[in-house]
Amino acid sequence: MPNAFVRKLTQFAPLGDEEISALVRLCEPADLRNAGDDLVCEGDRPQHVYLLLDGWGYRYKFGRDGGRQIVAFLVPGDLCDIKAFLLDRMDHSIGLLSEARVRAIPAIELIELMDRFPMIERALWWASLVDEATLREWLLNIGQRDAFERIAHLFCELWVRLQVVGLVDADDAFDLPLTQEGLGDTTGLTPVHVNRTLQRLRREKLIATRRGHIEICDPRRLAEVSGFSRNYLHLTRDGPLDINLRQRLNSRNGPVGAAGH
Amino acid sequence: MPNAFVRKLTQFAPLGDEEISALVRLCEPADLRNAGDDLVCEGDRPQHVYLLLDGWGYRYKFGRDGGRQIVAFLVPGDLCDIKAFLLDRMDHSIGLLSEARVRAIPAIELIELMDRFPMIERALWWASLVDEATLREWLLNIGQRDAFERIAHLFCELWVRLQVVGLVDADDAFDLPLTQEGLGDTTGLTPVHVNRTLQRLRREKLIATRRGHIEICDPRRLAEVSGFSRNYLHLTRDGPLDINLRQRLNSRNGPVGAAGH
DNA sequence: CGCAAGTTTGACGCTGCTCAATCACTGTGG
DNA sequence: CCACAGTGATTGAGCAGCGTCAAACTTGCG
Repeated sequence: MPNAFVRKLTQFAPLGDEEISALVRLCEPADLRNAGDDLVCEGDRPQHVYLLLDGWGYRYKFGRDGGRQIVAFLVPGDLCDIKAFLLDRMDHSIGLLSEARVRAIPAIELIELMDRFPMIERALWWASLVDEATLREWLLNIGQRDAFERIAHLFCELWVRLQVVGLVDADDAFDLPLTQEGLGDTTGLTPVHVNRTLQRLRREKLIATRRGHIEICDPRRLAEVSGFSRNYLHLTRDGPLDINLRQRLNSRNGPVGAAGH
Repeated sequence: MPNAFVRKLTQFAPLGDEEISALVRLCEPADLRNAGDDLVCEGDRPQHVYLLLDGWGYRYKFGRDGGRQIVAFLVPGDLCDIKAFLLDRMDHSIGLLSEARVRAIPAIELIELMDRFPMIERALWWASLVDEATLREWLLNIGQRDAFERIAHLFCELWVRLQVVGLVDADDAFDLPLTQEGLGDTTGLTPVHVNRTLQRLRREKLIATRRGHIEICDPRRLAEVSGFSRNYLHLTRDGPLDINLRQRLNSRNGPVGAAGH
């Protein structure tokens, strides 16, 4: 119900009404972008900080011989690079996987907000540290795990991240606007091998897929086989979400918890 | 010859005498640690920010089945996690590859320094952004390149980073206190395959190795074969210091915010 | 209906892994 | 000064996970 941005940040710091309404105001004015558009390109000198309100984005780089590597996903509520305007130029690009609602925040506006609300500043830094931790976990994922584990691990991560912003339904299903080629560019595998690995994940009743949509049939076992642990997402505030998640793991009919107090 | 920390930071922002001497003071008191020691362990709640003055460190994580992934190297002049004390617990560990001189900086001290010297703050953030960009490049490295390119790329990066702090000699050689197993844990390869790949790099006259020591025989070609570009290290003070940024940074300490001192 | 994008399948081969043995170096103690 | 042990480097043989190529199939959409 509250927007994804607020939901996410309340995971990271306790925010009062005044802070929340400041965050809500920060989301305006948003505009609509098309799937496939780039928000930022490698080499740009970024002027804005982008806040994704709706839809999916992804960070990517190209290798010399044309291989694309996806280095992060952006889901609703994610903010790109609080501090990117400090650097000279972007070393990677940010694109959109789906139609998206995006708010381009002028850097100065964000800085003022953080100066005025220390708790918001804290939450934003926290989120930024989680992004970095996620990069490290992805490195572990690609470096140490085989295809089956890699893809399973990725799905676990997305499942948790989307739960935080309320985008996972009661059947543990969510939208995933990603082709098998995109999955391959994320995990360092070829589309063909991704296909075969997905088949195995389905055969073992861990997931079910429809077009642009995935259902996590057995979250616990999926986490087990992939060595997934939520630690690196740093959601460990003894907040309500944690409890909800735990409940969901035990009995699979619990309602999707809201993040409020 | 200034210390490595100062050398590195002056790459990122123009620092005056007062700022430099503040940085030099920050390096005291340092203490000596042994190779193999851990500075920080996964699960710790870090109290200090560590500054590496001499020797090599590395960040690493373990997978469920015991595989170790090295996710970053720390070389002299590198500072760990300006903002780590914000998070609840470490999601990875930091160890030492060699005997090292380390300064454990209390978080408060660093914060005060950054408040007092905006240019230092700027340089530290810049360095932190470079660390993150490096993670992305490593992901590209492991995800898209084969063994030969991966290792070549890693050597290119280290060559550049060590040059910045004056640790590469006239023959393009430098100390590399890393076993082939360590190289494997960095690149997602087995020690055996690392060995064979190193042989090929030597055979093609790209590098030469002695014990704990490496010489880059042909830097240009090594960069070529691995697709290395130094962009992501953001050493380009070419278009830097743009006036906008200076203004933004100044306005931050100015009378704008209610939360400043 | 027909095209385009994405998914699926099959055959085949290579990169990189496994297991296991041997070799080289360095520091230690007799 | 040499025997020895420990760590790391090197080598070999066999194998499998994943890549490559190419074709067929399925779905969405104008």
